[in-house]
Amino acid sequence: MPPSIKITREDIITASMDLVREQGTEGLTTRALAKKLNCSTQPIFSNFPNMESLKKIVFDKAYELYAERTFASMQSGKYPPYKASGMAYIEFAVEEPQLFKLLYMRDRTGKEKNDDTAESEKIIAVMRERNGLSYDQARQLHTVLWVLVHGLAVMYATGFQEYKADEASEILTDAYLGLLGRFQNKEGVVK
Amino acid sequence: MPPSIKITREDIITASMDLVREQGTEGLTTRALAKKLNCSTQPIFSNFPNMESLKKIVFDKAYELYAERTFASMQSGKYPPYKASGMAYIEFAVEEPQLFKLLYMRDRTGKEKNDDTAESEKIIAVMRERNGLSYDQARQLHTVLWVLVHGLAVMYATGFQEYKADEASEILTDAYLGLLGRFQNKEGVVK
DNA sequence: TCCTTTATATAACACTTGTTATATTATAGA
DNA sequence: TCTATAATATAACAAGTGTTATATAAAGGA
Repeated sequence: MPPSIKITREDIITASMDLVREQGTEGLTTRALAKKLNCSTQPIFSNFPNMESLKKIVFDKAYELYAERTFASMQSGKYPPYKASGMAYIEFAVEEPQLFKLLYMRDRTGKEKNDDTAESEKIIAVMRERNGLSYDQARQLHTVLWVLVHGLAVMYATGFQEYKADEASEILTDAYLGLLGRFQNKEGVVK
Repeated sequence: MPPSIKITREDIITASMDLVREQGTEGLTTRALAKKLNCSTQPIFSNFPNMESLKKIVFDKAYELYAERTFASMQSGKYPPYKASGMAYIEFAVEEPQLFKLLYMRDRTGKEKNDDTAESEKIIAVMRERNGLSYDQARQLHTVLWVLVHGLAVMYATGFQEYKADEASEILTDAYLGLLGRFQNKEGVVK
């Protein structure tokens, strides 16, 4: 019989997540991981074929975490559902900046573009109906808000701006209502 | 007398810029640089004390390039000056994605935050006067537009969205006019 | 008690990085 | 023509990476 297991697969994944949180993807190395686990590098390679596969798992775990947060935010009732999803994105960037970078600031040239067109179409449809907008107007509204959310999230994740809970919310509201007004009342402001 | 100089300081800087453009900051290594210059790694170290100092110069050069583009864009008259600066930022992200990442997607936690508060105040003042806004309204308008510009730029630089010249311009215009309408006509759209 | 099994540790490998010590070698002045 | 100079080239170093070969050792069954 072999000695009992000291380092589990889950231990390694947990330590990897912590390491990425603390130092970013770059910090996830065999030696650093072993040090955090108080063991040699060997258990890593008996649990995973190579570092790349472990990194993929960390990536998936990060996305899972983000999805959970979004779900929780939409359930909480703190914001209306659409806004809740945007705020969850922003708060994820604030509280898990390294995981946010991993998921949403990576290079995607030549990769899949918008994976959530179906989801977008649903949102656009709801917007149209609720506010009496044309398809293009609703799509534009959705795009602007999504760009704002993404822009804010990146700013916070990189420390370019300091996060203030109300600021983000207010920006989104102002933009939403402003655009809505513009679309619903074409002759509003000409200048 | 020594042999004549084959590799100049400028050669090295130029090759470094090309390397960063092609492969990002990570790609700027001694060997890769030597290969591009068709020489050994030695000329690098007789022109620069170490790689870090060369990287600093590349960083400054990238900013210089960005500043030139902004200036040119504002001179061109293609857009009004304020919008021109935003579009220049976006176009820089599109055409020099790696340089954009170096300048504006790096980590700034614990670093200087907004270096251009003076510039911002000037813009806000002009906005107030021209559109009859309160200070807070003008600041908010400026913030929203800046976040939009940054968000779009990051999306294009990472390949998250494909750049369409009109799209960015339209988004900015809609947001600008929408917010302006909201601020100038408080009771515009309530719901 | 001993033996088989295998989780872990140790040590080494091949490779990449920045940097430096040493060797070449081209050039103009003597 | 020879020589001092310094710009390059070659080669090596130390440190860090992923990965693997070998050694150690713990734990239950024989």
